[in-house]
Amino acid sequence: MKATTIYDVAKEAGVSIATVSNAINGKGNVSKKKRDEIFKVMERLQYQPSVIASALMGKKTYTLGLLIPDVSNPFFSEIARAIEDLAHSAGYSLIVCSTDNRRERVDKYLRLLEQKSVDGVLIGTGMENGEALSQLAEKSVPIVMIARESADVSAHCVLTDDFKGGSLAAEHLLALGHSRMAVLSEHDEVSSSVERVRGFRFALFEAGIALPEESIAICDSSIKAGKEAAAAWLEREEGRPSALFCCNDLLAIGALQAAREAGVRVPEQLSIIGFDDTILSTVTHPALTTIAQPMEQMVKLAFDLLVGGEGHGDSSSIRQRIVMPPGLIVRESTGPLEA
Amino acid sequence: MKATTIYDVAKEAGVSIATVSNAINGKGNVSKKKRDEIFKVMERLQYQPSVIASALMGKKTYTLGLLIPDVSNPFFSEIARAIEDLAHSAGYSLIVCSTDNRRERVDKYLRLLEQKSVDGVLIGTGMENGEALSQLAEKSVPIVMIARESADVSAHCVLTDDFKGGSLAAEHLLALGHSRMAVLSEHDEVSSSVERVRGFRFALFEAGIALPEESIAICDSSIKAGKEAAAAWLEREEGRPSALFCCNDLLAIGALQAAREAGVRVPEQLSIIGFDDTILSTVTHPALTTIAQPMEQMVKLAFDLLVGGEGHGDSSSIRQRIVMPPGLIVRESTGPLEA
DNA sequence: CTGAAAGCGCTTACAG
DNA sequence: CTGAAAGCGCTTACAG
Repeated sequence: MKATTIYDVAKEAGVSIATVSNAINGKGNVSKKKRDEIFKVMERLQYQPSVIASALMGKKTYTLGLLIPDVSNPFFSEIARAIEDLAHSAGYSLIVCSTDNRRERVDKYLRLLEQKSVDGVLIGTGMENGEALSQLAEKSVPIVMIARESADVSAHCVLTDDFKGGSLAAEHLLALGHSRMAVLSEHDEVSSSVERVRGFRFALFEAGIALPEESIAICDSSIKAGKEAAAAWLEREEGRPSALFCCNDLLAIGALQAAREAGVRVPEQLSIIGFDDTILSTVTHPALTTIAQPMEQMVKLAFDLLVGGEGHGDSSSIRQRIVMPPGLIVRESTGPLEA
Repeated sequence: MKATTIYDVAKEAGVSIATVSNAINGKGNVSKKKRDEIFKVMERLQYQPSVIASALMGKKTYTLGLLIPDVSNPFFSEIARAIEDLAHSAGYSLIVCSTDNRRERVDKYLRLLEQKSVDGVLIGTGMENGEALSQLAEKSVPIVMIARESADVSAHCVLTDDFKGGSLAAEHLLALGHSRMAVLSEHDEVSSSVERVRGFRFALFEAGIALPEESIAICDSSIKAGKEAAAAWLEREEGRPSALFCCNDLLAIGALQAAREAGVRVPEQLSIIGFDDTILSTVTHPALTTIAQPMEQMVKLAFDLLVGGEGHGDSSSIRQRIVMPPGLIVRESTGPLEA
């Protein structure tokens, strides 16, 4: 069955398609009588205006793109859900794009989104410095970075103060008496991870403790990778760290598992602190001490910047960089250094 | 900067737009020489054909919709990721829609997807019996149900044998010597949950054990709900169950937490079994025994039915109902009944 | 207050 | 092998 078009409605209602269009969009004064008649016909015919056709006339597509490393990673799926809800209430749909932080995927997705004329794209993935992004920006597609920083493109960004988050973690561990620490980090294209480590390191430095390069393990962002990296440290006879800072909860959970397998008690013999405060951190035993990002607020701000900002016309408005404070969530995986 | 169109390319290459279109789509023999020239120009101008315009001419939009209860629920985010990957390799993008199993959300999303002329929709959510669905089906938008059953609409469906999954759980518990059991179920609009409970019950019945209605708690699908429902049972002085079957991992985790707070040891004093085998079940301590759905395969089948099936023309092809076998994953949360 | 007409960026017969 | 023209379903000035 072919979809009913504006022509069918016009014919049934005995008016021109222009009048139907005006009635729908509340433009150019249609008499109440005709309007009611038109709406009745639309109802009867189950008429749904084609977004495709109106988009072609320069109207919006009411579709947004979201680039994240991986929807199946709880941190990002929580972000996706929050964005989806805002988008939905504003009448938009969300195309979700998992990039695995890989350049080719980022570029391919960005081009797809461009071809589909999305009204804007939210970027929460690393590897953002491809040419596809600049190309998008040139065509004045609104772009907002979320939880990530963009070096090259002049897009708004909303992010957590990752440096501060790292410091928070360090201060917590320091206060518990730890001094031999190690960190599980993500790869250095992930700007947020880099900042977290920098912040952690700086706080240690201020406390007079050096964190040598070899105490920082670079891992993929997965439980498995965290487990392997942590296991390597726990096997050591001497110089075994008493506390581990993990750049995200996945890594921290891996460390937790490594500790259990190695027979190392957490937090008595080893403190572990994560980052992101995902649902995972509430579910482990011991529950994970972690650094929380103010997710809801970040998402709200990013969304408003993306969609509300369209009113400004082109991208001439000043670039904003909004930094939100992280928070320490103390649970059970950290404790005082044993005597 | 305005986007470059097919006209710009045609002018630059000194040909008509029809020839450019033919070159791009590999139709109607364009001479190699012109084709090369055209591609060179497209490259130089960074030309990206508009999906919008070609969709209006009756071509595909290369966009698919996915309805699930909640992307931030690990089971569904894992499904979303698997589908996204298949879609992506086939050149499609995925609009993710979290419905919370609420009728209004389902209907609103379905209408949105219809207006956007998606090429198909995958439905993994309950409440599928709204009129918006039938309306979609009437307009011959391909629909495939995944991990859910549809009573009314004649869409293909790919699902786990939930009845069998419930039986598997029961048999496992029975084998361990349990006889006082209780279940945490989802609401009865969720067809998969209903089947799981039926299967569980039937296996008990075959073993000569009755499962009274009052041993089945109906919960929202969340850790919190599971925790509360489980706590209610654990508080009892007498008739406390020695084993709990939970219709999904979230509920099982809630039960785990309730047990810990009540000082009930798992699995020594209480066995708990979940469903779905999400990442969460690997992360708890004790790790969760659970029933796994063959997710990758289900997703693959559903996707092929949705997209591959388009070749058949209209929806005349016979309705398929593919049922996949679940599997028992024994971990640490179940054990023999204490003497 | 209402309608005829042009146009958005493509694709598709149909001539040549 | 190539191009002129019609048309997809809308919106938007512009007349009346």
